[in-house]
Amino acid sequence: MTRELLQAAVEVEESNIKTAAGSNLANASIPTAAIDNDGGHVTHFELARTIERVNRRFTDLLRIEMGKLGVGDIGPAQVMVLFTIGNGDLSVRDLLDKGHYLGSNVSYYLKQLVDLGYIDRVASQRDRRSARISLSQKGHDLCQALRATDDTYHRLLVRDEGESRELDNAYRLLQKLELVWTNATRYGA
Amino acid sequence: MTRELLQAAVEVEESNIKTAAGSNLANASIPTAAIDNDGGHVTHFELARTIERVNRRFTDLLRIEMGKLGVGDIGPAQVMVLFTIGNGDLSVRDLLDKGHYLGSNVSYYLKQLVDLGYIDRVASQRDRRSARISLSQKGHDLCQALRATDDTYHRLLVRDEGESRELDNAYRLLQKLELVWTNATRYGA
DNA sequence: TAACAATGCTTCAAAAGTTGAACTAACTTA
DNA sequence: TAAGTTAGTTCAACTTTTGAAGCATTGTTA
Repeated sequence: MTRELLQAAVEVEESNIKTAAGSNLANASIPTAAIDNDGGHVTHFELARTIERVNRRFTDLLRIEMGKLGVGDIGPAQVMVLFTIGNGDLSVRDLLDKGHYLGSNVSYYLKQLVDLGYIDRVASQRDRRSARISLSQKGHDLCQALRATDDTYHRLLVRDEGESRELDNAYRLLQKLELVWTNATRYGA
Repeated sequence: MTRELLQAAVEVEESNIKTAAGSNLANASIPTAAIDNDGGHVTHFELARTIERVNRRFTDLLRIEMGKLGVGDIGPAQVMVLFTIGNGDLSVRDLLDKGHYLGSNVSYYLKQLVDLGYIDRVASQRDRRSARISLSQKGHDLCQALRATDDTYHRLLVRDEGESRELDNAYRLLQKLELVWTNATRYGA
């Protein structure tokens, strides 16, 4: 039931985006945020704004799903760290690079996550300064549970090969964007 | 000169993404974060992680640009509010919808932005509870200055019609994503 | 038209997330 | 072995976000 509702909303919105004129007659369920770019060319800031909004929404969603799973000891940001670790067995540095985090930031999260038993931290053999970080069983379980809920939305977004390709394209573009912005901050604008 | 550097970096990375194998031999300037998805299918969480990273990078960049312009009285988040207002003349509610903000959050920012003279707030005639919000000259100037710096990056990302189309597609997909996630939070997962 | 509900927005206090500077410990090199 | 480098941590300050409660104005209804 919920599924159908969501599905319907997506359909509606798609046509709305395509026609672009967006006469949102008496349809309160459609966020005005989405109907904005009228076929013209997307500017950099529009893109950034959209990314910010989408990110906010995802965080909200994550918070809700976590609530349902009864996870109250950590926040969405920490969960994102867990996902960044994934199945890997990383050093802190690797983790920093993988998530573009700040050192002290990750240190802070790591401490909590280790204390709460979501990740295992083992000092490296060859270099005792360095730590090997990986998900504990508890961490894996949480990620697994969240991934499961998330598949639902995935199927709403990607319904055929075409949409899958679109998604891949968007993903690649975001990576390019990340790169451009990373280099810009690094080598000065 | 800086321009060339950035450009080169993008070229390098593009081939890297395409070959996907990503043998990052002795090229320290390439963030490992970007070389991740090996041609397989993008999961929802990968996408979310990327969006989070990209958002972080943009915020960093914005902070730097603001520093250069000598803007020290407000932060990136406030600037995003300015951009959300844009050329509009909105009520607070409109602004909330446009940026998916929380009421108290916007109120908080608005207060600062009004105090510092970046925006004008006028009580509506017909409904004195409601406020009309718009950028002041100072606000417009700041946005203009930031947009100018930003055009540089835009040109790095979008170099021909094809890339422009890619960008539009990605933008549309992000909007779809926003909608799916918004509805998910709204109507329960 | 007086009472009450709804709306539009603000305030406040607390929590969450982020940053930068200073620090410790372990390793490397001259 | 002294000086320098690297890996990671700690701490204190800051920004951003959240939720509950509040105020003024407008709409509604008895």
